[in-house]
Amino acid sequence: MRFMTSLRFIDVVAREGSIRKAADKLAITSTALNRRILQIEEEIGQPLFERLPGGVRLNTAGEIFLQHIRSQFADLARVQSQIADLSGIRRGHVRIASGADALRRFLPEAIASYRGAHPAVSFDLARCYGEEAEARLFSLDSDIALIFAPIRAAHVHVAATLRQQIHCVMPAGHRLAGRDTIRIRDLSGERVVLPTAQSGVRQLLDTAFLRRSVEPDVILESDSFEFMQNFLHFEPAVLFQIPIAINAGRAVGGADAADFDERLVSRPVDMADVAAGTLHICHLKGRVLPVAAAKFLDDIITGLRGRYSDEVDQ
Amino acid sequence: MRFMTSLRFIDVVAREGSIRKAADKLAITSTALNRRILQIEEEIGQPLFERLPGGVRLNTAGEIFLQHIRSQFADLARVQSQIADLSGIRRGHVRIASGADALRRFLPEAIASYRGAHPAVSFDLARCYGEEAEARLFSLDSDIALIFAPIRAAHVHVAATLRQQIHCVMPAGHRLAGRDTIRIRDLSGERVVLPTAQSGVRQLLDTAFLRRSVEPDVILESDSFEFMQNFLHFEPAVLFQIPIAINAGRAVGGADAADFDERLVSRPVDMADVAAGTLHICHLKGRVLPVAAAKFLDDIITGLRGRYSDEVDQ
DNA sequence: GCTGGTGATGCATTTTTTGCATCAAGGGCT
DNA sequence: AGCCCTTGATGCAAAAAATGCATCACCAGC
Repeated sequence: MRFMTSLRFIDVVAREGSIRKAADKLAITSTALNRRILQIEEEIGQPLFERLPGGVRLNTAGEIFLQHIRSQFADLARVQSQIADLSGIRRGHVRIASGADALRRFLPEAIASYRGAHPAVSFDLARCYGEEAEARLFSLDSDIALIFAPIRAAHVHVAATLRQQIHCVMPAGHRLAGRDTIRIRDLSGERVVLPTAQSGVRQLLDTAFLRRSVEPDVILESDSFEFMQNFLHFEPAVLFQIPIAINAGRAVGGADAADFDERLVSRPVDMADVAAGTLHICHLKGRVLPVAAAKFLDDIITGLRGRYSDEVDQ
Repeated sequence: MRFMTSLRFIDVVAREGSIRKAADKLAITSTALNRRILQIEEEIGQPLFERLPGGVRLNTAGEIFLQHIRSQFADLARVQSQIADLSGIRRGHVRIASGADALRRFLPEAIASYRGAHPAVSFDLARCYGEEAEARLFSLDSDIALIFAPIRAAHVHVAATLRQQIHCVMPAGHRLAGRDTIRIRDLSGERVVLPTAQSGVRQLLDTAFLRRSVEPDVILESDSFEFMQNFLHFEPAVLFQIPIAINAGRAVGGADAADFDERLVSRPVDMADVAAGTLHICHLKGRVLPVAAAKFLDDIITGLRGRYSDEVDQ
């Protein structure tokens, strides 16, 4: 889009904090970039950047304008998607921000299934945690966010929620593997592997341990479920996940969980100890999503409703 | 705004229905304009116009895209207004669509008062009727509409309403001038002057005449209240208006109505005969208005609330 | 005071846009 | 049917705009 070039440049300069760095990234000279920015500032009638010795920074006017630029780009993407839809083929690009939970099993299957129906739609997945995901929605870097944590910002619209009970995952021979449900006090002194402090699972667990005054033996912390799960094959310990991270959408722990590691078992934590967390499926409030993103959002919500009928709301 | 030029061109071509006519209006050659349009169509990947022997017409994709363009312009105006506000002076441009009622007394006073506080804000007033006003909001040609008629479209947000009883205006010596209120049956065979069929006042009257089976002697129809009012000095008749069209905001018909023609009197129609109509003060749903427009909207609503406290809602 | 970074600016070059002349196509009119 | 007028599209040269190079001025940290 030729007519958007100058605006895209401003976005890059704002992100890089330096005209020269941005010029490198954009494969033009700093001269040309500098002049484009000066020209736009002149047209606006006010400077958009503060000139600092080490580069540039947006001033208040610049921040307002950048927000406008980003919303223009997002809206343009929506329009293009909508126009492409007219010719029958659905084109487009869907940008998702997701926590580590949903991107393990659920999203790969969901995206592959959607692409099966609409091969001209491409995806972009950014893995991030609650607050960051909300920020990505706001800066229009992502269209859809799947957040397993409370929603903080008012500008986020929650299209659906999925209640998920935390499960313990452990080797099949673990002493707790026989239980139907796990109580928090069972984990006292037990070797556990915890997700990173930013994750919603961890926050629920921390609360539960504190409330029950239980101190497990934390031998490992990681932000990678895959790593932690594989680790269990070498040292027996208890790891925590939510169902959606274990199986794409099927009931958890049963024999039908074919894609779940067979040498591991998963058991729910007793609801009396840890409240079920909530996976929020959201987008920016007031924004009209591109066709591709809107339909994908519909798809995953109906998909989840089919599998977890009771736990899906809104 | 240099970077919006091509987009503005598309808007003009769509309105003119011809590249050559649009080129004349834009003071460039049709060649240049034609190429700009071809270029954008290429970037979009699809034609936006159908080429007809007599000119061009938007196709579906073009309509979607044009709507996007207009919303970009409206949002840019909002951003500029907001940025200008940062430097203390409120700049901006407020575009109002209003029926003939509100533009007589109320709007001139309201706009003058607002400009007294913010001289850098300019105004644009388009006189139009209900449906047309709604269309102007939708095409983003107007920011605010004052409509004395029911709201039809779902995309219109009503910020406030003002109930207004229809009044009869007549020469001071008229045989009905002595009444406190006028009944519809009093008008049977009476010489009356009616507003144009599109106006909200007329629609209420038509209903009332029909329901009461009253047939007045319609000697004149016009869409200009000013003309009709002056006409009464030459031939006695009854004319219909709502209070806001008679006085800027004061109570109607009393001695305090200094700006109302002294040789005329106004008397309310009995509420049993004609229900009070509603003046809707609205803007496009989901749209963030420019600072200037938003504040002006606030001002007129609070202004009306101060004068017609009981009849203002929302 | 030196060094390494920043953004701004004058001038020549390249790229893009514009305008003129012209073409091809379709509808309305005689 | 045939003419006429208007429409959008296109080749080519001129005008305008954007770009790149070299350089300046500025500031922070050492």
